[in-house]
Amino acid sequence: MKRFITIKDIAKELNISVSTVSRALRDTYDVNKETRDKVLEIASRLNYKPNFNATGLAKRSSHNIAVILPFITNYYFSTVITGIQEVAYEKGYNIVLYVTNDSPERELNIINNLPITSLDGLLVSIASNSDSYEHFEEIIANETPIVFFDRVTNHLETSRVIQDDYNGAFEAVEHLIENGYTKIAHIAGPASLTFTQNRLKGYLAALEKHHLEVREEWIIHSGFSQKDGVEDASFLFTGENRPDAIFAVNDRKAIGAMTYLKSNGIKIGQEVGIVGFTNDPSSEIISPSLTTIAEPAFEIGRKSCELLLRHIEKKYFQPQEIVFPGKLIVRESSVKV
Amino acid sequence: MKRFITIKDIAKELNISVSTVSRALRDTYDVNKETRDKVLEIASRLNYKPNFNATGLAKRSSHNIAVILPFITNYYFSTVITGIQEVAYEKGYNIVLYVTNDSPERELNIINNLPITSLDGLLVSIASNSDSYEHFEEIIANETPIVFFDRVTNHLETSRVIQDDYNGAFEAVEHLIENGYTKIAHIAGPASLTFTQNRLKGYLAALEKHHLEVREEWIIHSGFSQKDGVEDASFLFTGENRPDAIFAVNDRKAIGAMTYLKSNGIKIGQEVGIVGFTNDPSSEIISPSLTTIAEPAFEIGRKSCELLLRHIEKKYFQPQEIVFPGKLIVRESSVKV
DNA sequence: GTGAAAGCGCTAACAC
DNA sequence: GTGTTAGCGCTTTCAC
Repeated sequence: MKRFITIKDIAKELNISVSTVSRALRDTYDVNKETRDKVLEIASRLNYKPNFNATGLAKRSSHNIAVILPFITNYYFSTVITGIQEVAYEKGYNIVLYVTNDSPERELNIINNLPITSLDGLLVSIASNSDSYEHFEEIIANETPIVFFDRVTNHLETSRVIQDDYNGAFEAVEHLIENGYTKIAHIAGPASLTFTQNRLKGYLAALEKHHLEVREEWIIHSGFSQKDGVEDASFLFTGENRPDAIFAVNDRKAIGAMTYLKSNGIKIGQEVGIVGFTNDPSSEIISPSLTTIAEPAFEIGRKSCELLLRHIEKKYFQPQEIVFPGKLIVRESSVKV
Repeated sequence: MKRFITIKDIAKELNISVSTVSRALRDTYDVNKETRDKVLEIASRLNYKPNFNATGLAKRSSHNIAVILPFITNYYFSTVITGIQEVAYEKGYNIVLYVTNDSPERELNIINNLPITSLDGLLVSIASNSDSYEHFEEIIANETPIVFFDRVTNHLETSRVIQDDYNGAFEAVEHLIENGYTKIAHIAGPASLTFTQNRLKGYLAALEKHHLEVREEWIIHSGFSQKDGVEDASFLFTGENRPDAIFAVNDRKAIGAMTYLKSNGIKIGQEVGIVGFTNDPSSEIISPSLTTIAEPAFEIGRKSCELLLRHIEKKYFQPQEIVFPGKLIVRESSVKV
């Protein structure tokens, strides 16, 4: 069984008590500089590593935070995590990662089996179609703070960090209108997610502002994948009354729609305008390049983590909602040449 | 300060000793079925959550494994992590995530500050240009097993999991040759990484087999980014003696090269053949689509984690090297129409 | 089959 | 400024 150097070893070496060693190591004020220096010297010579299980037990806190999200294999989420990791690392916190695969059952299971006693807080982006929040309520009741990001819920009194989905969508659609498109469809995400709803609202508001008709059959709710984009586009472009533009809830769906249109000989930009959401690197790679709303994913990660640490460190810190603006990036897919 | 239900609470409730509760909870053989059932019932009724800091302290083990890698914002690594996470989750282990940003200094810093006493093992993919391995040796000396994946080192006696870089590269280059390209350049990664070296060797072997000349100036070592791909291509295509094909160390660089060629009016496939490595989703999105060697990233993640758990659970498990074959995926970028 | 007690490594009163 | 001691929640001998 492996054994590491403990403060007891240091104490014995120096013939002082463990509490002094403990104090010296944590740089508490009331310890003689000389003894502290000696302790520090021995500690590094012996290559002392603190045992965080013990610290956690004694202080009833670890320096761990859980990050729970649907996927990590896409640009947005992987960038958010990088942001989270960045501030966690600076502040000496560890990230414990859980991925739900966007399944509510797995999310529930993860939450119920969380090593909650060794977690100082949670950062979560909920799964689609998860309509119950009791499992989160229970966590909160145990005084473990949660900060939601991106896929948030309004049912819970917690901090949340999101991009401005409503205005981003509004701007995207208005951009299409200004470029001469009038029959604009929206291929949306699962109806249950707040951010899908907000993007839909932004879409509707832009249509309304410009007195364009809203057609039920031009609003399609499905999943977030490229394949969903293909299917949604195929649905839109097989019947009568075809749209002349598509606002997609994200870039992957937009790209799916584009591949469908391209393989059916429909000229993107010229005949049908497309705007996505995210600014996934693929949106620049595809041709024609894809107009999109850029999300500050890295900043969202950073901010979420900062907020969570604030909650962890200050018990009565008031929940906040932070909204980051998106940014329209005009490329080829939304302009008639 | 938050407080959870402990085994003491359960013991008191049932008027039995904590040790019995502990045994019942862990389903140890020598406990009466009746009492065990009662314990289990109360535990779930009181919503008991084990304190892993305490378990870890007592058993000198946590159920945490650290994953240390350069980035998570690309297809390959994010998919590997998903695979790791998959088996870790099945087996009840937590993933503690560290990202080095491919900086050797940060890698060193992370390793030196690891909560090593509460880590059962490490899964690592090393940073480019990290030429010292002492920090890993120290970990291993402390009997904490490490499994390397993708970016591995041969200097250490540990298990490792990689794709077949040599044969993948060989196949890629041979495919170009079979399609009529004869002046094949290689835009490589940092020379210090083993897998870069292996792909280079595969490239050279294929040239040799087909009696094609090796030109020093057609082999460029730089970074892994799309931008590096652009620069490398611009270098290759500004002098005299331009190649008629490029084998790129990964898809991102291949894509960078393609954007350079496209914006310079050079016809990909027809005039210059390109093959990448990874099978990043972007390789299908770009047009012309990119021929590449697919890597089983998810499987590599799964296998690495399985191996690590084996090492954790069986102290004398012999280090293994697992090599996964790649698979040539022929698309448009490497065929003359 | 069950209980008492010691101990994992550290922190935090409380003394002095 | 430093030492003594109890205790964090759990596991594990060792008795019985």
